[in-house]
Amino acid sequence: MRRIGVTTDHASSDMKPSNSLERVLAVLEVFSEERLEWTSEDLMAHLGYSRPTLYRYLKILKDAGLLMSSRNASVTLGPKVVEMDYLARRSDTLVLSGQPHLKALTARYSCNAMILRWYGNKILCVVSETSARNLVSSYPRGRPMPLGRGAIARSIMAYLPRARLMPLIEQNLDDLRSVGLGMSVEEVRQSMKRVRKAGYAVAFGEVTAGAVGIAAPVLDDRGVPIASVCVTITGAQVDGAGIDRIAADVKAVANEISVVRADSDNS
Amino acid sequence: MRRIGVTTDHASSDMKPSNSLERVLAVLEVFSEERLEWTSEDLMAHLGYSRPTLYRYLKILKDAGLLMSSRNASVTLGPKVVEMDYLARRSDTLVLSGQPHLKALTARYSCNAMILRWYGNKILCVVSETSARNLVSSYPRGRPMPLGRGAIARSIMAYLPRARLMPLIEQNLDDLRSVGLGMSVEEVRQSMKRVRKAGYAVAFGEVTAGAVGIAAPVLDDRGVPIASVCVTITGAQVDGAGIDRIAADVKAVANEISVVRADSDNS
DNA sequence: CACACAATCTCATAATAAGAGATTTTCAAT
DNA sequence: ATTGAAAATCTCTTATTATGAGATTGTGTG
Repeated sequence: MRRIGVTTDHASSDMKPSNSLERVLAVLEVFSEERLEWTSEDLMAHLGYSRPTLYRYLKILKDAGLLMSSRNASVTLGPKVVEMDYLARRSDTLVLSGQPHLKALTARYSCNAMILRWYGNKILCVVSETSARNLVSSYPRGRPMPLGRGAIARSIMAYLPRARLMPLIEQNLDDLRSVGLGMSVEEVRQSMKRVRKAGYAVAFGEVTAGAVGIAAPVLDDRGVPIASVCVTITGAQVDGAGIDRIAADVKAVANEISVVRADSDNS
Repeated sequence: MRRIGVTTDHASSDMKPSNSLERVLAVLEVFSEERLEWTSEDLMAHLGYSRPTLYRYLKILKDAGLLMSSRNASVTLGPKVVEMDYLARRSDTLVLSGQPHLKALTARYSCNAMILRWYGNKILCVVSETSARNLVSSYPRGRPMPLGRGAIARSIMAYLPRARLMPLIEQNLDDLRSVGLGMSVEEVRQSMKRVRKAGYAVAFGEVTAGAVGIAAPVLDDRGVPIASVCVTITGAQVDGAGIDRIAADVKAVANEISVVRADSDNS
C-alpha cells in the first residue's frame, strides 16, 4: 500500500492529503472554473489513485450527491452541493446580518453592494445586491475574486498579520505593481499600511474598466479580517466627495457586521 | 474498535454508513433547514462517534472548507460549499440548456419558471426565472420541494417505475389525499397514470394559495425522470385555455431539454 | 453479436482509523 | 495576571479495514 512519501506533518490548506478521509475530499478540489468535468481516467492520473480506489471514492461521493456522472463517463459536482449552498445561505451570519445593510446601500446609491468572505487565501462573494442597471462588475455568490487587484482584496490584505501578508504580496506582485501599489514588495507593504490607516480601500477600474470599487474589511474580535464589504459604482457617477461619502457608509456597514461577530477562523 | 452491528450490504441512499469514508460525509447530512448549527457534543450524540473521531472528522471537513465554526463552539456549513455551488451552476447541463428556455417562458407569460432536479427522493430547484412582480411561490435554487403536493412532484412521480412509485405514494398518502388525487394508494396510482398520459401536471394552489402550477418532466434516454420544468402563475390570470397553452409550452421546453440528454442516474 | 470500455469484485496484506484517557489550548470570569 | 472549566488535540496500541493487482462483470455502441 505504498503511498507517495509525504513529510509527516499536519495537513493544512493545500497540502498533499495524508489519510483516506482527506483523499476522498481531495476529489472535490479538482473542480474549477477551468475544468468542470473530469473523466475517471483523468482523475486517476491527476490524483494518483488506483482504479478500484478511485471508483470506490466516486461511488461514495455520488451516493452522497456531491458528485454526479454525465453520461460521457465523466463526473461533475452534484445536487447535494446545491442543497448545501441553500442551507449555508441561511446559516451564514454574514449573509443574514449583512443583506439588509446591502439593500440600504443599494437604495441610497445606484450601485452594486456585496459581501465577500476571506477563506483559505481566496476571496469569495457570499451575497450581492444591486440597484445599478448595467454595471458589469456584478460578482455573483460563489465567484472567487482575484487577489492582486481591486479594492476588496486590498481591504482585506491590509489587515493581515505581516507573516500572512508577505507571501501574498510576493505571489501577486505583478498585479499589485500594475495597479500602482509600488514596485517592490516593501513599497506595496507601505501602500497596505496606508489602506489600513484609512480603514478602507478604493480602486479605479482595476477589476472592471470604468467601475470604482470601495471596500472596507469585516474583522473578528481579534482584529483578523474575515470578510469585506464592497460597493462598486460607475466612475462617471462619483467625484472625490462622493467616494468619501460612500466610503464612510461602507465602513459603517463593515463595522456593524463586525460587532455581530460573524464567525471564526479558517486559517 | 467495535462498530454498531450493520447488516453487511452495499450502502445506498440513506443507509447507515459502513466505512470511515461514508462516516465523514455523514456529518454533512445532519445539516437541515431545521438545524443549521450543531455543537460538537450534539454531533457526537447524534452520529455516535467518539470524541477524538468526531474532532478528527471536523478538522478535515473544516480544512476542506466544507464546514466552519461559529464561535459558540458550534459548526455550520462552510465557504467551500458556496464555491462549489457556483461551479455546479456552470457545469449543470440542465441549468445551461434550460435557462434560455425559462427566460423565453417568463417573457411570454407573467410568471415564474423553474427547473427542479429529482435526486434521492428529493425535488430540488436548480434554476428559476421570474417575470411576475409579486408571486410568492418563487422557489430559489437549492430549496427542496414537498413530495406530496404540487404539479412538480406529480409530473415526476407519474413517470417513476411502479416499484419506485408505490412506497412514495404510501409515505405521502395524507398529502396526496388532501389535494384530491384519491383516497387509496391504488386511486392515487390511477391519478398518476392520467398525469402520465397527459404528459404534464397541473395544480391549483396546492403549494401556494392562489398560484397555479404547470409542470412537465424531463426524461433521460431511458425514460427515467431526472427533472421537471414548472411554470407558476396566479390563478386569476389564466383560464382553461390559458393553462392548455402554457402546458404545451412547458412540455415543449421539457422535451427540448430532454433531448440534450442532461445526465444520468442517482438511483 | 461482438467489441471496447467502464465499473466492480476477490483477496491477502500492509496500513491506519479508532478509542480510552491524558494533555494541552482556549477563553471567560475574577 | 490568575484561575478554572470547557474545548480541542495528542499518545499509543490494537483490531479493523482500506488498498491495489488482476480478473470479472456490466454497459452501451458500432
